[in-house]
Amino acid sequence: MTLAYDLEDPRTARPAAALTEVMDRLGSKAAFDRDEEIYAQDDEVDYLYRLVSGVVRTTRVNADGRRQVGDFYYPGDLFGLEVGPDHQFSAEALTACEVQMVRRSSVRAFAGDVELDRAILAATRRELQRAQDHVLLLGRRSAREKVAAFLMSLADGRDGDGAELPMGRQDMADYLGLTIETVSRMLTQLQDEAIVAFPTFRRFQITRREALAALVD
Amino acid sequence: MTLAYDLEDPRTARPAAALTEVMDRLGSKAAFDRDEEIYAQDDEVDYLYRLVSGVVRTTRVNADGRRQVGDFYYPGDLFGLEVGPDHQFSAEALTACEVQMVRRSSVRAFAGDVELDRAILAATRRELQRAQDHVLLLGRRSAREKVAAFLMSLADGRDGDGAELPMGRQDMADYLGLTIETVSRMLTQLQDEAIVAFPTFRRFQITRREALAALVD
DNA sequence: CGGTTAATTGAACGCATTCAACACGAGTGG
DNA sequence: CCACTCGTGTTGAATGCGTTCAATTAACCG
Repeated sequence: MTLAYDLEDPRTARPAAALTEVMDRLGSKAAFDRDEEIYAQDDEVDYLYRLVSGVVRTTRVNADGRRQVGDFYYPGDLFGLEVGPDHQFSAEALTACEVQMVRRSSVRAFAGDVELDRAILAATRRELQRAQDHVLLLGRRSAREKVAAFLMSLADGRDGDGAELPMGRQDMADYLGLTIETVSRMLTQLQDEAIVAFPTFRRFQITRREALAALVD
Repeated sequence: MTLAYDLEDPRTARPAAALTEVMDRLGSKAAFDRDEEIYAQDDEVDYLYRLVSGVVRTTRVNADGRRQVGDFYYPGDLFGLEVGPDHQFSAEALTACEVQMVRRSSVRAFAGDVELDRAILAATRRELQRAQDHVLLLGRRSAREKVAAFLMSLADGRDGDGAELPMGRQDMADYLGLTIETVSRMLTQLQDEAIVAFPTFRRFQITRREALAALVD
């Protein structure tokens, strides 16, 4: 018998079947339009969400309007797994998307179900991994390195060197702690050096992977 | 019956008794001198650690020598709870300290123990909260705001407005993604404005809490 | 096609960094 | 007790990176 907490690699793991099943059985599916809010910052934490299709971003806006993007979520990802009674971040549909959601109180009825507890833990660990990676991305890195690392993370896991860029420049900027202009400048810089190519605003191809990798750590 | 994952507030919670007990029973206590390494970056994740006395910092150093401090841990905190097979960060004794440690494989023998699983989850959630707060601290904040927020976090939870500063300026800088000079300048700036006072390098007092709070979100 | 939003580019500014010198404090030995 | 030293922290001046503000261009959608 083993515990999930020291076996799975949370960077690649998907929600365990046990949790997916409970969510499908006790929850409901909802659709959100582009830019629609799924939950708000300071809302009570009440639901668990699994993204079925589309892309979601979590953001936090502070008093003077500065915005921090927490993370981006893709189909299969669990989100809304926040700690504490209220949401620190809000979640918004970046594209039109479908979300499977279930009240936590419903899941709680299955407390003690080992499989289920394990799945929740695994998802929490995945979230922790993301947050730690994000800390490393934000601290003591140049704008060039931040943008390079961001592109790299979008591209790896893909088969070729081409990848979709589902978010706009503003979202990239707010994720990386930069301005939209700086992001744009770094992108053109990387393009000029023939490290990446942008056929359109929302799609890119890595042309010199070693050069890009050299900028990431 | 309730699950830990939506009840405890991880900002204040301590390790559950069940886990503390298992660690004490199956683990051993070790002492570390100031600046001694407890585990290294890229080491296999093998143990769970509970800090008994002293202060610990986790750090990651990348190829070109830039250092990021992950977090600081105080007595009662669990650490080494990292995700994935290898440590992303190393842990070092910031002051001389005592650590209770236990092999994960020993803890694993108790898999299915609901209390224990709950304790591990609670600790992971606490860690997630810290990492998310750290992301918010690093993104789109001025040096002044970062330093203010850091002092604030050290001071709150304390009774009065005085607090210890167990880490040196370099550690603060590497935690905040700043240089040591900038940290120093911000500290003297806050002192000049009579917002905080430093009787010694390692101890400070908040003299105008509202002014400091205004800088933190 | 216009009309609108998103992205890029340019120029000037400012904040944090860099490099360097100096001050302070703790510990040591004369 | 003072002089010396070493580590740590502060301060100063100059540089540079990212920001800000403004204008231009490109994509998208009717």
